Amino acid sequence: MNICAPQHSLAPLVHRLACIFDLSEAEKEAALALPADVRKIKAGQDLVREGDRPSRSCLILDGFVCRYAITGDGKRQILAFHTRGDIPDLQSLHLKVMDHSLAALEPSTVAFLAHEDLRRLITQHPRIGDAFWRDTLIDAAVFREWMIGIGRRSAHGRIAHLLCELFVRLMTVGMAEGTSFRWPITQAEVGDALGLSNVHVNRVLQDMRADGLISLAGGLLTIHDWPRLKELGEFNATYLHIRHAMPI
Amino acid sequence: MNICAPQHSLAPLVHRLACIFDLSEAEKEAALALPADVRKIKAGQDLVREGDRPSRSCLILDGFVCRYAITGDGKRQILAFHTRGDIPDLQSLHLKVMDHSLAALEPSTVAFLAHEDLRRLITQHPRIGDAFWRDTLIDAAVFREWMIGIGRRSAHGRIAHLLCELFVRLMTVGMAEGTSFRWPITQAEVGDALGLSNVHVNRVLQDMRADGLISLAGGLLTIHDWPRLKELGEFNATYLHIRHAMPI
DNA sequence: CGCCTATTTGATCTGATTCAAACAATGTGG
DNA sequence: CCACATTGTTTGAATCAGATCAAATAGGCG
Repeated sequence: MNICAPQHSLAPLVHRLACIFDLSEAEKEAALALPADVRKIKAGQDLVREGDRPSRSCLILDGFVCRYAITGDGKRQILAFHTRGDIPDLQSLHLKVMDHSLAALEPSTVAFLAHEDLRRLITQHPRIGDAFWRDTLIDAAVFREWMIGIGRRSAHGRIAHLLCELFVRLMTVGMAEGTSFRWPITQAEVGDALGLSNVHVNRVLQDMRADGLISLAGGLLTIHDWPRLKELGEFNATYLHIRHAMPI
Repeated sequence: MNICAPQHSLAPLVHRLACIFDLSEAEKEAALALPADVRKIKAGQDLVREGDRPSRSCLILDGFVCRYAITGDGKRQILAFHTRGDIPDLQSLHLKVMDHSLAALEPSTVAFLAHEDLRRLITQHPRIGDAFWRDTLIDAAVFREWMIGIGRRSAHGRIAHLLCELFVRLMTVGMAEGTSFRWPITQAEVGDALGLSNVHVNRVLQDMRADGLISLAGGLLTIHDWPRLKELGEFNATYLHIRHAMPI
């Protein structure tokens, strides 16, 4: 039984997996046939919370979500941004207790996939299991890259790197138009992601605009000078482990 | 064919997996029977380098190793510390190109496990595959926790957290005696791991000694006030996802 | 012993934070 | 369709945690 409305197929999942793993047609069909409970999520709403023991994982069909943790003194660290095709809490399939939370940054569409069904799919199609494993490994690679940024790069470098990463990832899922993409992330959220204050994020973004690197207005971000932005952020897409060469 | 010398059984691997996953006796035996090429590694030597496409992974039998990356301007970011029972580059089973390097921090003993053999083991014993997957997910959870530290905690908090984490992890593999454990990590390495300068690490460690939290001399670190150190580092071991409750 | 590496100390500097307040945009209900 | 509330952005000034630079000790080891 697939309770997913027809206009909300799991195509984004298959598209994402195909970006990182070579799936057969039979495997793609099996993935598409996963039962899914599709829901609209309001901005700011938590999908999963630290301490939860979820019995299903969230596939993002549309929108933006983030994973975050709150420190003892109430500061928020955003751990990752996710969008179409991502399953940010796929890990809960093997780690029972959530060690961080998941929230929507804007109104989003999410398909909930029961662990039970995912396990059955993996058993019947071990290569889909490999693809999922690979996906979680790439997730970890992104964490490592952010660690390098937060630990060793300047504020300008960190922000440039984040912009580059999001651009490449959004492009692979068809959410970029040319070098522009929707930007529903506030400056405070960028700060919480990169270990910076919102004030400083603001100043750096203004520098970048003044330098002609980017423009950002009305929720749309445009990259005007990709080579220079890439250099500033020391961005190299290898760690995203995308199978096909980027057109940029 | 097991070319591993008898005194170097793969017991640390089974012990580690048993810490995080419930394995049957048959599965444990199968893991122990993995062919392994055991080598002594000199301090400072790289085991794997960024850009490599390894055909085997490294199981640490004894010693300390770290994963690290070098930024464009030559700074080093240490991404993780690993010791007995860890397979720091298990990910290379599914991610062909290494996006960071792996080096020994002190003379270490390492068993190289061919991907081919690992894959065969996983196919024959899918639950061992699940255990490995779980291990890589915990690896990612550790990265996330470090991100929180680097992004949002003070230098004192970060260092306290690192000490707590290493203590718990070393304890689970029998490398701690009471609240003491061997500490072959230089202050510069701590700095590279936590995004701090060696000078500042030194000052913080001195504060901690003066406060009676720890002592550190002759490569031995002793925790004198676990509750206070834990509080200072906001340490909560949940993210390590260890199956059995800690005796502390 | 002498070399090399690690730790320690002091002085100075700076990127980024914090605090505070103005300003712009966006949405909501009457 | 406007008034108001809310949330996000921008600006300025003061401050600070931690970096950097430089040089002195202290270990460890062949």
